[in-house]
Amino acid sequence: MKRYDPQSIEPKWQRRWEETGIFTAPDKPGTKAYVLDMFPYPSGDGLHVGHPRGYIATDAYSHFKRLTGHDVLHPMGWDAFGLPAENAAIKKGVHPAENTTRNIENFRRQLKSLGFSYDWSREVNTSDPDYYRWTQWIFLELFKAGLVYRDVGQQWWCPNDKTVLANEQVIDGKCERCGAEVTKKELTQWYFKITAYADELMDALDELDWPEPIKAMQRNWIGRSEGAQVTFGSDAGDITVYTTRPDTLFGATYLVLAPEHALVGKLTTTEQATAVGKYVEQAKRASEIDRTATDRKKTGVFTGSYATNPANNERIPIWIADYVLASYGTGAIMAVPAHDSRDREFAEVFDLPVRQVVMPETGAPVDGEEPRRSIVAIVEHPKTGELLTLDWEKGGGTLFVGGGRDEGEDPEAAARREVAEESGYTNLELVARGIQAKNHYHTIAHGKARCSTAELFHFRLKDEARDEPKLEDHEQGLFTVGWMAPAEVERRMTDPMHGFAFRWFMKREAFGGEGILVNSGQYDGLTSATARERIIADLKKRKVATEQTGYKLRDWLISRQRYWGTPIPVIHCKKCGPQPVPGEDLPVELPNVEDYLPTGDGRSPLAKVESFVQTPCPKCGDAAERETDTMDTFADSNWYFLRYPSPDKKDGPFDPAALKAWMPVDVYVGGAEHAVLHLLYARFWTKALADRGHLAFREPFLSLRNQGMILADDGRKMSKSLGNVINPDEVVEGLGADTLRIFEMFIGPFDQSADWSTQGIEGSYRFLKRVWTFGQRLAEANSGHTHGSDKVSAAERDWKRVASQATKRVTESIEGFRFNTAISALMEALNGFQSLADDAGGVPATARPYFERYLVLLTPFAPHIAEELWRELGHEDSIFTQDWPTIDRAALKQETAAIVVQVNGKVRTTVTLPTEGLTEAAAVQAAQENEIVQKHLGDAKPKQVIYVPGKLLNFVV
RNA sequence: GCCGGGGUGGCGGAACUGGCAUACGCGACGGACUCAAAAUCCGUUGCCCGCAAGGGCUUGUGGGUUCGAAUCCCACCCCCGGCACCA
Repeated sequence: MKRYDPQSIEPKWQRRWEETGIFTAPDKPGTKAYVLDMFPYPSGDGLHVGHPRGYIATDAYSHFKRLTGHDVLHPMGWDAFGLPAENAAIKKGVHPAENTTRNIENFRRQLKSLGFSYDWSREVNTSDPDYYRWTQWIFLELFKAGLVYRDVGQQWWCPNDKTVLANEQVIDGKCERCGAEVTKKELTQWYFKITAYADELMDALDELDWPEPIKAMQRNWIGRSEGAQVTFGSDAGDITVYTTRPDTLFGATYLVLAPEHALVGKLTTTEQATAVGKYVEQAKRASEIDRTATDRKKTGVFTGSYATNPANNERIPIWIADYVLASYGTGAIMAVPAHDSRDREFAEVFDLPVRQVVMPETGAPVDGEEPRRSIVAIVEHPKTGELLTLDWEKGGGTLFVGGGRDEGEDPEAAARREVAEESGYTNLELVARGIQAKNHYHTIAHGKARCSTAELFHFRLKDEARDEPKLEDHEQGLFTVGWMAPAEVERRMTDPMHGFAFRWFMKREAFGGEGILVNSGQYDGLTSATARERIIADLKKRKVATEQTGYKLRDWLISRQRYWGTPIPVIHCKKCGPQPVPGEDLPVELPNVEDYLPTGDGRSPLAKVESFVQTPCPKCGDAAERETDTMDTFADSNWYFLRYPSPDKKDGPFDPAALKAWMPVDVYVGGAEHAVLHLLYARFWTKALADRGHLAFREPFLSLRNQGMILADDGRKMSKSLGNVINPDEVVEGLGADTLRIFEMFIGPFDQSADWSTQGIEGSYRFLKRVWTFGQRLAEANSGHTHGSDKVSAAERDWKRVASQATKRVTESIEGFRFNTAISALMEALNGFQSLADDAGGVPATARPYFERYLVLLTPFAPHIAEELWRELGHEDSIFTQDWPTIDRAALKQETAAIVVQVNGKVRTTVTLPTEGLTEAAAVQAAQENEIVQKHLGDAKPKQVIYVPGKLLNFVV
């Protein structure tokens, strides 16, 4: 018997497959499947074992699709331009072009050693002029569509990489690439107007088969909010604020402007000038990180001026505070401390008034419920800080003092009366009042549906003077009165209204939810939603408000002052302004220069290349200068998937027929780290190109799957500096590509991160060795047996059942991207085959058709061993010419069914009965005859018998 | 804080739509082969009580619905990821 020797069979088949070109995608597919990996940036370090996890999955998926009759486009390419490539080259002292070429060769070699079925004839490289020519072409298309513009502004600047960064590339105030703290720099830069597509980018997400976290991240990033701009009058002129909660307008007790707001100077009174000046100066100096730290205490300063609330003509103070951002909305807000947590925090610090205008409504309204007025009183102990609580015996939980309020009774008097009646305490000091809440509930005492509108009170005990409590009859013995620490109260509080009182008075939280308006004049009693509409409508009539949608999304800044990127195809003419390079002059080639180091003066190294810069204006012909900035790398990766269907197209970026044949991408696989950058930009370009008439679809990736990271065996990220990197080359040399592929699919759920395990991969190797041995034994049984007869022996039926079971489970697992369960199904099937072989005293020749079916199931994951064993079994053709086995439902049937017998829901035993003609009556009879069942049933006659056909029987006694 | 995902043996994890929890693999223990080791093969392996037969407990915690809950509902705790004074 031959030994399993992956080192010899794997390269052999890789060569054969390449020679025969069996994985080449046709130009005119039948039923197509476009299975795409996020193409890598070819780093000098090569692959570590974490990288191929996604590639292994797409490769398995591609094979599965091919074997199920699809034409598959499964391409690979290189995201070769960009900062990391350039930085690596600088560090090594090798020109980026040369370094990149070398890295690509290494990557390609590594990928090929894993036996992937890429169609290498369609390889793309973003740093190739034949490619970036079309990146420039698309830039010009967007330019023509008015989606590209230039603007001066403060830009994020990475002092280490010496280039500007997009908002998305700044993480916690640091450069995403190198981790250096970013600063701001004023520059004129190019932008893509992605905000023009904000709504579509947001709405179309609903239809995509993408992981929920990724969709959530994109929604969050776009950050759409419906609201209104409202104008407040002031001595220094109108102040417009943006709010999403116009229903809380009556609760606005002050305005806040960002320190950078244009009106700050005008609004500041002479008395406040020094304080304001100092604050504004301070805000300017504070770094962005300090300013946006949320755990920081609120700071601010009063301007001395007042504004008029257009809703109620109230005069309210105008403050300046850095918690308001100049860059969002209008740079000014109306502060509603009762209903916004940040405003409430600020109001607590500066002792500004807090006015409730929305009361929470909890519980569900019921027809015929009894309306009621009531009170809730929190009584605080002055020494211990504990709160007076009523602990209700029967499921009432812990409550504060609460009770009804008589017709015409003053709420505060009612509250004091209830405290005295229920606890006996009489000497209370009022801390706060004037807060309301509404609750629909069922009374514990009489079980009636009630709707209670409560006034909430916060008292402090003045002394311990105490009368005898005067409980009503129905309250007797139902609760105990006591003192409880606030933290304990919070944990045990179950009633929503009492909980609200606690959060409002004790935790000093704002109520940010929706509810019913109070303290809002004519709008009292309306719901938040209705009030919003009415208030806006009324203010619109008076021309002091307009509806406004806000977005967090900003336009995409694409200029980079670096060498290694796609040159921006624009010529600056003194007379004609910036002119697009005419299409026939593309590509604007990146000159091959010696000095490509970033300059740090805000200009790209290309500015030093006279021959590149000097060029005539395409419009007037006068001497002009080329744009010297290059494009952000994300521009390159924005459309590469459009190039694969027609990679050699000379007169355009893509061939419409090829796109029609292959696009959109059916399955796209990559890391979750591209949730907002690449995936959002690529969607944007697709939509923009569709609007220019170039594409017939508006979403590039119908279905997206994320692979989880593979961590080192210590649970940390693999990194060179930690010395815990596992190189796939070593694994391939030692155990083989098939073992690596099997292990990475088996290691855990595909989208979750997993720890590498040297012992774990041994298990995968052992599995393949057992497959090998089984195949060899079968080959030795040397049978001419083919499965053609209708008569299947009893033993054969078992073989068939195992194969069918595996087919079902592997098929369903692959379809659901649950590769770990696909592998375990393959392992179980092999175990099943083996025990059948043990029963038969060796691998019988009759096993052949079933094992061959099994090999096809194994092919997507371990193609080399499957192909080799296929050959060993005497086949001349490739296993890839086979059809995926169909799921044979009939063959799945067992001849006997083990029925679980429960007594009162507890499993007691199983009874085994023939499946054929199995009825409930037969099952019940068999169970009742069973000794163990009899023991547990005793003499009792079952009240009820639950029967789940063929599975379970439950006697309820 | 907000949004999203999750919590199951010693470990990675499985369990379709509520129906035998712990599949598959790793590890551990015992055995066969061997002078010995490796490799391979066979067996055991959730926890507790018990010599055993057997019994009890168990899917983060507490409660609920159900004949029956890892799965559904309510409340809470913890972990991971993203966003974060975005009004």
